[in-house]
Amino acid sequence: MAAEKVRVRFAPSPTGPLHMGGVRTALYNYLFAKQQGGDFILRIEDTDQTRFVPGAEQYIIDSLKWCGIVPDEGQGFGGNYGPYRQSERKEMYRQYAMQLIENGHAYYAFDSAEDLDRVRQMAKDAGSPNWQYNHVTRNSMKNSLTLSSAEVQKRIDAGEPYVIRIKLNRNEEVKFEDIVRGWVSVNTNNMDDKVLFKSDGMPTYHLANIVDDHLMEISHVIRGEEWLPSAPLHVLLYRYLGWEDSMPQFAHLPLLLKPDGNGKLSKRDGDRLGFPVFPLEWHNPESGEVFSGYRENGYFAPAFVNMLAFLGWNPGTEQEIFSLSELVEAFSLKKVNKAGARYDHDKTRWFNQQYLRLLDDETLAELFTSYASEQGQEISVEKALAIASLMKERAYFIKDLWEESQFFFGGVEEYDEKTLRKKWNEEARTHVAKLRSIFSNIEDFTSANTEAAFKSYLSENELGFGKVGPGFRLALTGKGMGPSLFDICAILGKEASLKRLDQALEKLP
RNA sequence: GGCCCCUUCGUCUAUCGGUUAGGACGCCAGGUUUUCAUCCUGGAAAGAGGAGUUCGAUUCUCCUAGGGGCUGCCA
Repeated sequence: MAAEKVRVRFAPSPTGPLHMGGVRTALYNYLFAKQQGGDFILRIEDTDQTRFVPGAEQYIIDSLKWCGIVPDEGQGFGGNYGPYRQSERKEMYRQYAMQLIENGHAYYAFDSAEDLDRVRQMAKDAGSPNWQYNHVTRNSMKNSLTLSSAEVQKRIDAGEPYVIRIKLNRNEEVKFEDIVRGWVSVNTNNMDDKVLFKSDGMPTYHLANIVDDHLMEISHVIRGEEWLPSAPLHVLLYRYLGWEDSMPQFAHLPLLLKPDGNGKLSKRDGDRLGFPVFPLEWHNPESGEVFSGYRENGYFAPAFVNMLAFLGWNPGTEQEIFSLSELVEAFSLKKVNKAGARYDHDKTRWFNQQYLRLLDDETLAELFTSYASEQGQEISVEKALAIASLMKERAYFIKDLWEESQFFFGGVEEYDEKTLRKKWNEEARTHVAKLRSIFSNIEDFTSANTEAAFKSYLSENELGFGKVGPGFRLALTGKGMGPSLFDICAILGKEASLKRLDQALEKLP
C-alpha cells in the first residue's frame, strides 16, 4: 500500500454546470496527484438517469481544460480503466451487489417508493422526523429478511421491482482516518440500510463509487465535506466486499460558503450578488436561463485557480500569487483547513488585478487589441501598446483598458457635466486657447515636449497646474480624471489633439 | 429532531504551550499625483463562552453556544 501509485479521481455528476466548489475539489485532486507523481482521473457519475442534463458533461470537460486542470485519464481523455461513465459500466455493478447478498451483507427489498413515503409520513406525524430503513424497521418491511426465500424467489421471477440494500450490523462503531479531519467515528445505530442497487438496474452512488474506485485503483478519495456522513458506509462496503486492505485514503474538503447569510455557495448566489459561481457561462438547455461565468467576465484562468486554491488551503508562507505549477509544488492536504470558507469576491478581483499586472506590455496590448476588435474597434499595434502600458495600473480586467480608454477613439462626444460646471470658465477657456496655439508650434509632439511647453506656460504666467490642468483635460478628453495629459496628447498625436481643443473652444460655453 | 463535522480581525488565513497573536482582501487616515487610479506610510479590526490539564493556554481535554453538512431507489 505504501508504494502504490497515487491515483485520484474527480467524479462529478452531469446534472448541470460544474460550480466553483466543484472546480476547487478538482483542483485539489489535481494538485495532489501532480505533486505525488500520480494520475488525475475524470469519472462521470451518471447513475441517476432522471437527472441527466445535456451538455453538462462537455461543460465539465471544458471547464477543467480552461482552468488548466487537465485529467491524465478519464471521460474524454482515454485510459486503461474505462469506460469512465458509470452508465456505461452498468453491467459491472450487479455482480458486486449479488456478492453482498450471498455473504449476508445485503438483502432484497420490495417496498415501493409509495410504501416508503407512507411509512416516513406516518413516522413524521407521530413526531419522529427521521424514519430510517434500519436494523429495527427492516423487520416490518417487505424484504428478503422478512419474506420466505420461496416468496422472494417468486417475486423476483414474477418481475416485481426490487432494490438491494446493505445490511448493517447493529451497534457497531465504524472508524476511519481522514487526512484533513483525523479520526471520524460513527455508530451503525445511527446509519440506515442504504439502497445499493436501484430497481432500474443501476447502482446508487454508494455502490458505484466503491466498485469503481476499487477497479480503477484509486488511492485517495478527495471530495467535499457533504460526503462525510456517508464515508462510514463506504468503509463498510470496502470491508464487506473484501477490499479493505486496498481501501483508498479519505480527505473530506471544507465547503465553500456563500458571502452573505448562511449556507453553502449555491448556483443562485452569484447572479443574486453580482459575481459568477461558474467557471464558464452556462445556458440551461431546458429553461434557457443563463448563468454567468468567470471566463466570460474577463477573469484570467490562472487568477481564478489561484483564488480557488486559497479558499481552504494556504502554504503557510506569505506568498499569495502562485502559478499552477507552483501550487503543485506547495500544495499539501495536511494544510487544508477544516472549516468552511466564505467566498470573497473583492479578493477574487484583486487576484485578477495581480495577474493583469504580471503580463508584459506586449501581451497586454495583444489582449487589448483583440478585445477592442470584438467591440468593433481596430487598433494599431503601436497605439495598443501605448494605451495598454498607460492604462495598465488602473485596470483589473482587459475590459477596463477598453472602457477607460474610450476617449482615445472617435473623438469627444460629451463632456463630463460636473467638471464642466466646476472647472470650465472664461479663464480656463483662455488658457486652453493659448495652449492650443503654443502646442500648434511643437514640431515633435512627444509627451516630454508637450509637458515642457505646458509647464513653461504655467511658470511664465505664474499659474499652478490646478488652474489649467482640469480645463485642459476636459477639453482634450471630455473627462475630469485620467492618466497623464501629455501621454494622452502623444498617443492622440498633434493633429487630433489640436482638433479636440478646437472643438472644445467651439462647443463649450 | 437525530447523527457527523467545524469555530483566530468583516472576509481568507498564520501560529506545531511561552509571540507586542503575523499577513492578505476590504475599510479609514496621511503622503506622492493637475485629477482619478497606482504607489508609499500609518491605523482601526480577532482567539465564541465556561470549566479543566499546566509554572504558563489561541494552541490539549470536556461542557455550552453558534455555524455547516447529512438525514432519497440524488449525487
